[in-house]
Amino acid sequence: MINLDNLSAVFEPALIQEMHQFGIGQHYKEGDLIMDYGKYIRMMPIVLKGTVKVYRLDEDKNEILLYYLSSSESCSMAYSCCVEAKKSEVKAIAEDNVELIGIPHVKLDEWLCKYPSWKNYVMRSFNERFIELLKSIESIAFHKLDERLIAYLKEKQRLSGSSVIKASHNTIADELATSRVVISRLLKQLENNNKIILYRNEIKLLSSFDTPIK
Amino acid sequence: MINLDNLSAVFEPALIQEMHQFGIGQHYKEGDLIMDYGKYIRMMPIVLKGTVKVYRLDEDKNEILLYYLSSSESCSMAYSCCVEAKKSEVKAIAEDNVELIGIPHVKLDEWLCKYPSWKNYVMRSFNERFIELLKSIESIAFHKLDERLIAYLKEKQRLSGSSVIKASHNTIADELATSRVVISRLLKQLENNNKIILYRNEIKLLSSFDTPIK
DNA sequence: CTTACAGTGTAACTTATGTAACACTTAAAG
DNA sequence: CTTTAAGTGTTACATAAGTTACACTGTAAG
Repeated sequence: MINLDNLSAVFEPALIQEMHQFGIGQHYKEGDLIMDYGKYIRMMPIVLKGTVKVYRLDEDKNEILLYYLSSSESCSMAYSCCVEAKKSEVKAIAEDNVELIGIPHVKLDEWLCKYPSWKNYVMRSFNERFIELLKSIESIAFHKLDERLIAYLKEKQRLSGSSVIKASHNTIADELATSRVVISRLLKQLENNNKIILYRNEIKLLSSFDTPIK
Repeated sequence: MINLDNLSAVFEPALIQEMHQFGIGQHYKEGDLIMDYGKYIRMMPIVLKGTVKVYRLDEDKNEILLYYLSSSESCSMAYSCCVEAKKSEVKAIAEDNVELIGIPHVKLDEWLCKYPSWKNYVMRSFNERFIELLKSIESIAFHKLDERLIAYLKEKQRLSGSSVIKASHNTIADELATSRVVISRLLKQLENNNKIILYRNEIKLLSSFDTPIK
């Protein structure tokens, strides 16, 4: 049975009950493709455990990381797609082991009127996703790559709870939509400034990493 | 009385009736500030006439154009802000003379359950705004300024229905979050390639503007 | 052990964009 | 008419980022 303890603070008991009844539990391993560009979305996912990366792809196969979803968060783009029976505009990949519950689209509407906590959750999700996208735009439009890289590493640190980031330069380059050489260059700069130490497939953030002195 | 003819194809008569009763009509002139960053949002606006520009501002007062709203469209960010009683993350300015109807936030919820057409409209709006933001991200992250400028001019052309764009280089630079010199440079290139003709405060798009040959 | 490959370091170069400076023109305001 | 400000054209230069190329090092597979 699915463990919905994370959600019991958010939703009323009767709704949790219904979620147990109608929700579909799903498990993904690190790197698994949860949702792909162009696929129809039939249920709205709520993350119970782990972290999900959400990407945008353009016509030329360029891709860029939009945001992360972690526990009790949900991709509200899925919601509106679902209700409208639209294809997905994004791709989602499991960052680590991920557990999520899928809410069938028939229930989405029903609950909206039936459970105030559901309506509030959905609206809060919409708002949070909008803000994440705006932050993305801000970051790409106004911040240089070095700042974006630092923000990226900090976000990884926050989500994993560890100061050792496991990622190749190539992966980072893809997620920030740039090239490997550029990332290597910037990381080396950070290492020379004693902000980080580089290993193969690993980046260790030093205590001086947090100090904003550039 | 407010003219809701534009909306009668979208909403059922009973809802139009309620809109007349509870909606608040508003008029703005070109350049008027409709919504500012940090202000509380108390009603959800639906554009009836004219075009609204929606901007994002960051901490350092940099701003960038996110998208346009035209007839019968709505900023769904306002919706979720409204329901959640959050402050606005964006700024909205009238591109020309704008007529809009504001729906008080108490009605938003009520109608969601009462009128299917309202729920569908709201969901469609959410989806459209998400897609606009994704297009923005795509544009900024993957396209060079010259392409973005061309897309910008085409959008202006589409919205105004005229091949003569009224805008100073400065304004364009602000909306694309770059500097005037750069825009002047790129526009001059386009003129040299016989794509456009430049006048003071006006840009005339020639027929060859549409041909994709760069 | 040997081979193949992914990951990394680094140099040299190109290009897009940002920035500062200045001249000139047109429109608006006095 | 004179003055001022806004809009534009253009040059010269600085810098961030993209690109190509190649060497080197671990790691995994055979």
